[in-house]
Amino acid sequence: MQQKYNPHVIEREAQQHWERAGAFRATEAPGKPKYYCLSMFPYPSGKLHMGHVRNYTIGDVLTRYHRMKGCNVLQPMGWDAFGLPAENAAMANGVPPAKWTYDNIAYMKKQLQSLGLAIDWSRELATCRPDYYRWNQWLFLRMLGKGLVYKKTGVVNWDPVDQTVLANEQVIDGRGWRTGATVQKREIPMYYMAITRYADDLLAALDSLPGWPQRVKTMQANWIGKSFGVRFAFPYELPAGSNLPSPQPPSHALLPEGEGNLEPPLSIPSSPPFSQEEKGGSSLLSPPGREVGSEGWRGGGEGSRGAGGEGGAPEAQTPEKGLLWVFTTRADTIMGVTFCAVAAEHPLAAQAAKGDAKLAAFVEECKRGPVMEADLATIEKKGMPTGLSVTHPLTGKAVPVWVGNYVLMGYGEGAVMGVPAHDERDFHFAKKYGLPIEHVIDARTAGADAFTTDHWQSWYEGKDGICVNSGKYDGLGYHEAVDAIAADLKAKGLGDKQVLWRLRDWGISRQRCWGTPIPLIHCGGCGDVPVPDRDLPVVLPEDCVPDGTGNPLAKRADFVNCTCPRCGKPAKRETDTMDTFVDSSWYYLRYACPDNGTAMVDERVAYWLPVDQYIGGIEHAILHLLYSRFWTKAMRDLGLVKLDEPFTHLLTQGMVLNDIYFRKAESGRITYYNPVEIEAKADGSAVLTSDGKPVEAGGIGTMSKSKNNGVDPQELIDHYGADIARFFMMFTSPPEDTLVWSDAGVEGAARYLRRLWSFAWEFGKTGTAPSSPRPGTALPKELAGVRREVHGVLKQANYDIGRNQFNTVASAAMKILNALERTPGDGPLRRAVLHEGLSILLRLLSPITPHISHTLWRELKFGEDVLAADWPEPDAAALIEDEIELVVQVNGKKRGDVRVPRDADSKAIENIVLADPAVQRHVSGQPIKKIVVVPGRLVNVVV
RNA sequence: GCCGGGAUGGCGGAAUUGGUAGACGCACGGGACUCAAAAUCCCGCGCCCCCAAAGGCGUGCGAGUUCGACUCUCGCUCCCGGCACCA
Repeated sequence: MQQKYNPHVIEREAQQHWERAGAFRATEAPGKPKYYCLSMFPYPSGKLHMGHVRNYTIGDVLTRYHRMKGCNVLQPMGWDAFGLPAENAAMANGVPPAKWTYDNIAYMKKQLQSLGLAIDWSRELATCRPDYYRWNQWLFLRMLGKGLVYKKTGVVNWDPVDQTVLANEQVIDGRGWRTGATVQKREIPMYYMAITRYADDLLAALDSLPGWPQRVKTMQANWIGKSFGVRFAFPYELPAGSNLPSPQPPSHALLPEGEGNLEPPLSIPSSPPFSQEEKGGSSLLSPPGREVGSEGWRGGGEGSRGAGGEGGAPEAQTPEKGLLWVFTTRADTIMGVTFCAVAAEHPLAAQAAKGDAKLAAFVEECKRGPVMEADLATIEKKGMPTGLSVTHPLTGKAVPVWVGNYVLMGYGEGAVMGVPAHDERDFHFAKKYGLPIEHVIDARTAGADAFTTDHWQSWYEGKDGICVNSGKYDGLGYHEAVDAIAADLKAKGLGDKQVLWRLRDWGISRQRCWGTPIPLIHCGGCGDVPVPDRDLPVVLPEDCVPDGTGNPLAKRADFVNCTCPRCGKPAKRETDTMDTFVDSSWYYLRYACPDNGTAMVDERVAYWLPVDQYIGGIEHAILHLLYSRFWTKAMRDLGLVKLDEPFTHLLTQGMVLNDIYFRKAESGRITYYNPVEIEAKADGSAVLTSDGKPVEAGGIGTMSKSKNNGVDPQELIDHYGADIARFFMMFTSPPEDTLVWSDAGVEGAARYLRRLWSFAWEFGKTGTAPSSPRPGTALPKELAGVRREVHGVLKQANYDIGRNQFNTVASAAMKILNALERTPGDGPLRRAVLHEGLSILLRLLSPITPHISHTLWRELKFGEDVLAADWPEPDAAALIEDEIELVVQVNGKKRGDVRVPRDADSKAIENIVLADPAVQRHVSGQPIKKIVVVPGRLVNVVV
C-alpha cells in the first residue's frame, strides 16, 4: 500500500479488476430480487457534460447500494443517437451525421468508463443502428394495423429561403436561424400516433405510481388535461349559395379500432404519393378532411364532432344552415354570452373572408402567426368581426361571430363562446372591441367584490357563485346550473355534457435525414403501402450530408425509387423519418434482450422489467416520460409485453445550469460563447477573452450544446480522478435540486479522500488483523462516545440514502472520519473501535467513491471485494445514552439547555427546568401559563 | 400566457417533516510546523452591540395560524424547467 493517495493508479487498477472479473455483467437469476436501475441514455453530442456526470453518478450510487443490499442488479447504457445536432454538425463540417455520431459515441464511452460506473457494457445499444431501429419500423407497422397510426396534415415552420422545414429550436424571434427569413406556417401531411386513445389510461394509471415524484404526476395530469364541460352549438343560417369548406380534422379525433391482430393493413387510405417537390409547392394538398376517407378521422357516429359540425358533411344538410360548435367548462355562464370567437382556420372564418378583403387579410395574418404554444400564448389578443351572427341556443338572441387570433384550431372545436363578465381573456377582448358585458354570476356569496364593469379584479371567475340575470337558472350554483343547462341543450339536440382532453395526438413525421425511415411506400395505384416485414429494416444511407435545403434523403434516387410491394410497379419510398422520441420510448425494454435478431422483445423482458429505478433530468417530466408510458401500453395491448407501466420509481435530477453569453449578428443569427471563453468585467459587463469585445449576458440556463454553456468534466476527472469528481458531485447538492455549476468546493472533496487514505494508511501500518469490538464489550467513556457517534451518523445516513439525499450521505462519511480521527488514547480497544468505524465508512462510501473503497477494503484485509460486502447497519446498543440534553425555551425563545436522565418523566423534567437559573431569570416571577414538554427534544415554559 | 418547481450566512447546503436555524464543507481570518512556500494540523467565522458576558435581530417580501413557523395558510417578487420539431 502506498503512503500517498494516487487516484489515477488505484482507479485504473480497480477498473481493470472489475473488467477482468466481469463484475457488472448481469444475468437473469430467479430467486434473488432483481433491481433494474436505468439512467436516461445520453445524446452523443460530442463530450460528456456535468449533467451527465451528475445523472450517471446518481444512477451508479443507487446501483451499487442495491447490489450491496442483496439485489441482482442491472445497469445498462446506450446512445440516443439520432437527432438534429448531427445534421447541424454535418452541415458545418461536411461530415455525414453517421460518422460524427459514431465518433462521438466512441469518445463519450471512454469518458463514461473513466468514471468507474457499474455498467453492463455488453448490453450497449445505439438507436441509429439498423438492428435497433428496425423495431421502430416493425412496431410502427403493428400500430398502423391497430389504427394507432394514421395520417393527417400538421403545421410546421417553413423557411422560404432555404425551402426547408425548421425545428422550433431553429426559429429565433420568428426567423430562420440560418437565413434570417421570416418563418411561415405550412401544412404538410404527417403520420400521427393516437396517444389520445390512451388519455384515460395514462391519467388514471398515475395513481398506480407511488414511486414517482408528485410534481411529475401533477405535470402529466395537467398536460393530459381532462376537463368536464358542455359541448353545444349555436345554429346559424348563411345567405343562399354559400358553401362551407371542410374543416381540419380535430387533433383529438379517434380512429376506429383496427383488426386486433399484429398484421398491418395492405395499405392505408391516403392521398396520392407525394414527392418532396410537391410538399414544397403551393398546390400541396387536397382538403385533408376528405382524403382519409370514411375510416379516417371523422369515423362513425362521432362524425359530427368536427368543428363546424354539419358544415363538414354537405351532402347531409343544405349548405346554408349550420351549427357552430363550441366547448365550455363554464356552461353556468352561458346566459352571459355576448360574442363567439373562431380560429382563423375555422370554416366560418374562411366563409366570411370570401367577401371581405380586410377580414381575409386578417385571417391570413393569423395563419402566418407563431407555431409554438408559448409564443401563441403571449401574442397580443386580436380579433375582427366576421359580420356573421349565430343564434344563442337558449335565448334565441343573435350573437356576433369574431375571428380571434387566440383561438386554437387544434383544441376543442376551434371556436369558443365569449363571456366577458366571467372570463378574464374574454373580458379584455370585449373591452378592447367594445363588446357588451353581461353579468350573470353573483360572486358575493363567495366573498368576492360586487360586480363592476371597470376593473377585472372586482369581477368573478370562480365556480362558487350563483346564477343571476339568467332567467330560469337564477339562484342555481355551478353544478346545478351546468346540469340544467346541459339538459335543456340536449332536449333541443344542440349539445350535451362532454369530456375534453388537452392531450393531442403525437405527430412523428420529421423531414430530416438522420432518423428512422418511416417504412411506407407511395404507389400511384395503391396509395401508401406498408413495407412488408421481410423487407425490414428500411436502411438509412449513412453517407448523406445535408446542406440545409430540404431533406437530402429525397434527393437520393437510390433511396427513393423502389417498387410497390403490392402491384410491383415503380413507386417512391417515404422520405420522412421518425421523431427521435420514438427511439427513446422503448429502449429500456431492448436492454433486456439487445442481441435478439429475430424479435423486438423476448422472455428476458419479463424478468428485468419494469425498470425499478429510472433517473433523468426533470426536463423530461412530460414528453419523454409520457411517450414511454404510452408506448408501453400500446405494446401491452399488442400482446408484446405484460406491463402496465415502464418505470416503478423515478428520480428527476435537477438541471445543471451555467452562465449564457452570446452575440447577435444583424441577420438575427445568434452565436453563443462558452463561459470559459468569457472574461467578466468589474462593472458587470463581459467580454470575449480572445478579442476583448463585449458579449451579451443571457442569464443562466441548462448546460447544452445549443447554448454552448456546457462544462467538460474531463478536466476535473483528469486532475482529481473519478472518485473525487463523483464525491464532489454528490456532496455539492441534493440530486433533485437545480444546480448552478461551480467547482468551488471540489478541493474539499479532494482533501477528504486524501485524509481518508492517510488515516487508513496509518491504521494499516500497525497491523491488519480484524478486531472490531465484540458485542457486549465494555468500552471506556470516550470510546463509547466515538462508537455512538459513528453508529448515530450511520443511522441517519441510511435514512438519507433511502430517500435519495446523497449530499448528506457524503457529509455523514466526513463526520465519521472526523470522529475516528479524534478518537483519543491507544490500545486494542481503541483499535477495535477504529476498525469497526473504518469498515462502516468504506462500505458507506463505496457507492459514491467505489475505487478508493475497493482498494482500501482489500489493502486493510476487510475482505476480497467490497462489492460483496453487506451494507452496514447501526448497532442499536451503541446508540443508548444515560443522559439526554433538552433545550429549554421561555415563550418559544431558547434560554439554555439541561441534561436529564434518559427515563425522566415530564414532572421530573419540569422540576429540573424550573430550577434552572436562566429560566428563573426570564420567568422573573410572572405566572406560568403552561409548560410544553416535547420528549427527547425540548421544554417550553409559557408565561 | 399556462403548468410544475425553487429562494436559508460571502458560497454549496443541513435542520430526524411544527420543536436548538446554519450540521458537513468551501471561502476567509488568526495560529502551529517550515529558512521560506506548498501541503498538513489547531482555533475563529450569520448580522448588530461588544474585551467579554448578557441581550437584540435573522430562513426572498407582506400578512395570518400556533406555546413554538425555514416548515402550515393567504397575497406578492424574482429565478429555473416544460409548453408538443432541442434532447
